[in-house]
Amino acid sequence: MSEETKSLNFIEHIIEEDLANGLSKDKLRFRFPPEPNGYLHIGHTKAIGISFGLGERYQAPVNLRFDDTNPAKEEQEYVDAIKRDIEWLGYKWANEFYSSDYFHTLYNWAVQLIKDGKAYIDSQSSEAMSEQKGTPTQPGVNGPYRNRSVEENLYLFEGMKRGEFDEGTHILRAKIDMQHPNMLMRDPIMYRILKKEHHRTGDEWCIYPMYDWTHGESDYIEQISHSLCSLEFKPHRELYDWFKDNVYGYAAQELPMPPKQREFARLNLSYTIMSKRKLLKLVQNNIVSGWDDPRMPTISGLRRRGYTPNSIRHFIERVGVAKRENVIDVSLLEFCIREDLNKIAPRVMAVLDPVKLVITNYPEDKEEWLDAENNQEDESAGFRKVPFSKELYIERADFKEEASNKFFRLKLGSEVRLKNAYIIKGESVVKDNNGHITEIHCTYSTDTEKKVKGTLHWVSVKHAIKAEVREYDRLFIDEAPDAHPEKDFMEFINPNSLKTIEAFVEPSLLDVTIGDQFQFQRLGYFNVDDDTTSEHLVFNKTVGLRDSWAKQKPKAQQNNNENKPQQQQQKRPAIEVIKQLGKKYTNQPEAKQEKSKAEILKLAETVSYDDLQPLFNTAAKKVGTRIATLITLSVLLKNGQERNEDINTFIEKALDDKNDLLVAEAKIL
RNA sequence: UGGCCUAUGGUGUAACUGGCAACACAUUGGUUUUUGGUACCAAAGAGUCUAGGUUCGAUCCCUAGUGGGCCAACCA
Repeated sequence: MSEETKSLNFIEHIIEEDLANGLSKDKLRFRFPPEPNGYLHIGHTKAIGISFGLGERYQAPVNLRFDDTNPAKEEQEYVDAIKRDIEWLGYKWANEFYSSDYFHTLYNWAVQLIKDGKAYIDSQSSEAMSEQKGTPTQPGVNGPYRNRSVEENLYLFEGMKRGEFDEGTHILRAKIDMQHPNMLMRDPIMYRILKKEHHRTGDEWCIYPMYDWTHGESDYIEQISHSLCSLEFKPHRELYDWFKDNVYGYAAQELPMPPKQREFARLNLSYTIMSKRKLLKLVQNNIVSGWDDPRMPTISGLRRRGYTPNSIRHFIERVGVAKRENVIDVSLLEFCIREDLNKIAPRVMAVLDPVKLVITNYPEDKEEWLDAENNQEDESAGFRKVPFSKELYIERADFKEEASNKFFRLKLGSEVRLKNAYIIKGESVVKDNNGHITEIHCTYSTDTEKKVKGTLHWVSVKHAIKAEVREYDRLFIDEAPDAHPEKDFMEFINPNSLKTIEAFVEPSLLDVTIGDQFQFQRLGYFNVDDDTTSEHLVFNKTVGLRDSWAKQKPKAQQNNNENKPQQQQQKRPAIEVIKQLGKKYTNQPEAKQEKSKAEILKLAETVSYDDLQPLFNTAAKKVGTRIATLITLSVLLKNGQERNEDINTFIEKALDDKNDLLVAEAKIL
């Protein structure tokens, strides 16, 4: 198990430290706590990978706990989908739990808190309460019901539970501190009245506990050692701990271990969105065909698209775990799926954009069944037969009447190999009235030992089977569709994310089952879609092959999204940029220095003396920063800044320096 | 007019927790190849946001600044 010391992420460091400090290894216990209000997506796989991965690493149990405290949003359908997805990823949970299992315990503890004067019933409107709550920059004030007697609180809480009050009339709040700098600590709500049927408890309850109250205590009840969640819950930790500390006294005997919450940065993928709410909108507005549309970043979408559990797990490993905001490039995901499929997907031939190829010296009625290797990466995959005849389909893009010798494919007068078959030579073309090529004529030679530069895939016209191929592009045209405060993410939907193609495939594919995966040679990886019937084959393009030829040609279509870095630079104050340029200045070659200097001169125009003044104290050894300061100063002086004592001493000190560049700049002044 | 988190190549994560930065993806060359795929080799790319401090020495510790993120749902 323990190979060379693999580097640990910060969570593993924490666990190792806890272990070193005496936590027994058999006390380790984790959990994955989804709310059953939507489908799991690629972002969740990070959380799943972390907690279940830790479980595997330390051989500790991992609970699957559905955080089902809001009957208005949650459904059994989602529970089932979530379980299916986690299983599919290959993870095993120790226990399947529900927060709703703990409603009674939670209720009893809440009563205890009331008795201890740590919770009270508030009976105001939500507007009134939110007003008293203050803002992040302003403290809140106490509400009029804050000091109700224990008896009254108890009486009302019981009434709430019995259904004697309407929704919105009373709530239970923890009594903490309305002036607390953390808004979550300003008497957070613990229970609200919700007269809704719950997918598990039915109509047993009409009050439901809130997240903060439920989640932490559920961890505690399950004796979770490390409760891991994403960064936006960091401010909740203080409340998590408050509840935990206060409840601990009620149950320390049976439940000795208080859990520990730690937070990591969630996964973001470029050109996609991760919010369940927004994904739901795509489904509801029929932008996609459903939660499992192959364009969706949901696990079910990825599965249908042809992603394998293996590839996703590798992806999550490579993405790493840390606490800073991150955006993962989709190319990493694509790399992971190619890596996996390359090893396991059988190769076949399919033509997506056909043009007819006639082999003029091949007998009219002849047909041959040639051997084709199923997968050169896997010897055990064996061979199959593919039919060859006089008329074939090849890709339109594989032919040009004439082209430079960087074009390895078929052109008139030169030779190319047909994969698994013969060598052919382009002879002539047949065109329609519009000059559109309808047929390519060629001759073949049986000497297959010949060295030729290109190899084409093909399908025999007579034997070809029709198939529908669905080719997908990213769902959004913007790198971060939901990161624009002014614009709705729906504005960035890519209208061309789905392309449906009538393709021809080799006859061996007549006999496939849903989910089968193939490499269409030279094109990419494809799988058999759920929509496939015995008469109608449907393939999804999972991902294309890497294509270093395609990279060479399209220079025309790279236009729009090259403005991110510039924006960032604009946002930084000029003086900050100058400092940075200065720091590197002395390490740069002369030409680059010139450029830096020009940039500093430009930026200096917008710098005020007050911004610059602190830099006069720069340590003597930081020559670059002092040079940048001098350059900036020269601009200020030119623009009418008067010389003063600070300026003069700074210049004098520079004149005294050993560094020639610095002295030179100082002399100018 | 606040609090908390965060800052390492284009991207993501490391750096035995103080000894001059590694791995993966992406990029660019090359070798092999009946997939312009795969595999293999190589190159380029950051001196760790800025300033000050502690130290013989800081990516790592302290302070401040700057940038980014989060926090005012009877959501989770």
